[in-house]
Amino acid sequence: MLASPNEIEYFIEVYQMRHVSKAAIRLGVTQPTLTLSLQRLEDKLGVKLFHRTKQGVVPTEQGSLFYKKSHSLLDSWNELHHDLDQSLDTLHANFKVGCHQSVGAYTLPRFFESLQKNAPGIEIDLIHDFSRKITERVVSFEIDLGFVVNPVRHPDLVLRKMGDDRVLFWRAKGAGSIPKKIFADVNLAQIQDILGKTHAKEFKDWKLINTNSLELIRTLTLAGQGIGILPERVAKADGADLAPYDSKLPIFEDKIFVAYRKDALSNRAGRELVRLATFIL
Amino acid sequence: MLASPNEIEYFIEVYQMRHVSKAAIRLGVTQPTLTLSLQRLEDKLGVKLFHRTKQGVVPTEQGSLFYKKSHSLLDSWNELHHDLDQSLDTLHANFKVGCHQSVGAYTLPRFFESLQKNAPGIEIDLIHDFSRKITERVVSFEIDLGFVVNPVRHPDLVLRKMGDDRVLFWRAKGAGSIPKKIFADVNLAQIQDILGKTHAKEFKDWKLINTNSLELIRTLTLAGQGIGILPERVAKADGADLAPYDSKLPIFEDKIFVAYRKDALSNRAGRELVRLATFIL
DNA sequence: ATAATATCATAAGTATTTTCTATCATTCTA
DNA sequence: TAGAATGATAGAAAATACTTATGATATTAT
Repeated sequence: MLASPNEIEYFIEVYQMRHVSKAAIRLGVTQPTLTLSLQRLEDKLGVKLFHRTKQGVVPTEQGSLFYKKSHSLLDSWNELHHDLDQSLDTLHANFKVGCHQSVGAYTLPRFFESLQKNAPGIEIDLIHDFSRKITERVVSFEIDLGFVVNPVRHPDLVLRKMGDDRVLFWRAKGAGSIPKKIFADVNLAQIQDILGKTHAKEFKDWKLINTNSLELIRTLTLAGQGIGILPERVAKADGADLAPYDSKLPIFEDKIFVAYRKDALSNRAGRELVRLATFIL
Repeated sequence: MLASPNEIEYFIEVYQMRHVSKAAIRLGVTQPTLTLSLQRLEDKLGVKLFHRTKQGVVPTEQGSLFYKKSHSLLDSWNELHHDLDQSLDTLHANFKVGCHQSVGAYTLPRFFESLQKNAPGIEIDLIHDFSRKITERVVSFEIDLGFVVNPVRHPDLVLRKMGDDRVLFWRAKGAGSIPKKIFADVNLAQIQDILGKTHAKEFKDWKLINTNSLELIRTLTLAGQGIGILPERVAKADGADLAPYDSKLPIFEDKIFVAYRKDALSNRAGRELVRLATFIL
């Protein structure tokens, strides 16, 4: 049986005061409480800690040794306590932020810029996945904050709308005749939606080329190698010379949200992270 | 306020198991006990240590931080009790400890080593029997503490899981053709299970040779005299050159527990015995 | 001397803390 | 959609700690 925290605390006070009764007064307990507590402690340790006299108590050799040890225990406890408090309220933190690449393409640059300026102590680990997966991983505490598209509601989640975007067909502005190819990431829900709505006959003898790199789609489309399905913000980024391919073709409306758990990010750094993430567009 | 060693031990188990209820089983307490203990600990520290979900608990950043330091904290707590005065260590007692030989083969060496170091005053009488019998004899106060395999629950028993093992067929690694003999202790429940699952035709003209000495089985198998049914820890002990005979043959999963009566071992020496027995693997 | 005062120890009753039983609400699984 | 598994909560029981009252003995003041 190990010593209890109270027994240690009481012992230390008695050791320093050299009197059971005076220590009792300082500790706000009665003298028998301390006498019994010391007896219990000595019993547990199997050693006498004090010689009792009518002029107070005198530590034995073992008592002095125990004092040294118990004091360092108390010190490391206080240190631990202090570390925990620090970690609660520090702007030096490391968060896991998740988003799909396509979302990251137009949120992350400004997000990092804003972080750098307003909270340079906050560090970010990026995690990429489909928006639906990102949302799930936020729910399961795996990711702290996510930039997600058209998320489904969840009772534990806070969803803050950041902005809109539109996913549609693009072509190079100056290009003459364009090869009959479509570049797209067919794993995205939005792309599926668009392809589903598009009547097959319109693109009967076109080739669908799949890639999960939006950057590549953009480059190939800009080069006039075909048409690409892209979010508007990606297509228009850096003043790229892309134009909608055909205004009659379907368009998918994207709503972009910041997602995080209700019970997470509640410390100072977390709140700052949320604030900066929410107001970047 | 200083946390109690109990609270820290409870926390560590919950942290490692990621489930309050599963940790409770391992610790031999009820789930509400652990829930309340964690709440107390969080109150004392002033931080949340876990996120609670229906799939278990997830450590917070502070929880992980606390975990890292908790071991050294517990260590220095134990350190308080040691080396105060070796010569005066009055922790002497005599306990009956029971286990099957096969379990003893890999638990007892480290158990005695730990006893020698931490409680040299405790003396042990060993009793060997089948695990089921050991368990019964613990219930009937005949044995103080048992190392047992796959025990059945009993209301008066505390069962603390120590580790796992697997019982399967082994052969000598370098051996060429092996005589068609199987060495096994057919009185063991695990062996019965394995032999039952093994289709007879696979070993149609093999000879089954019964012995209750696992050491003998191991020696004969190593000598290439046949194949042996052994627990993995026995087969692999001392770097023996044994390999599984055939990966398609059945395997029996052993769970090893420390078993003792709820109402026994409640004095200091007894609690020390339990503590040392539980943490040797 | 002797009464007053201070020391720690002990006994018995009380209070607090910890644990258990029973039950709930929620979520995942078959 | 029923059943199993999760953690939370309430109330009773058990274990532990504390207080009051008192004792025994040494020191100090009168």
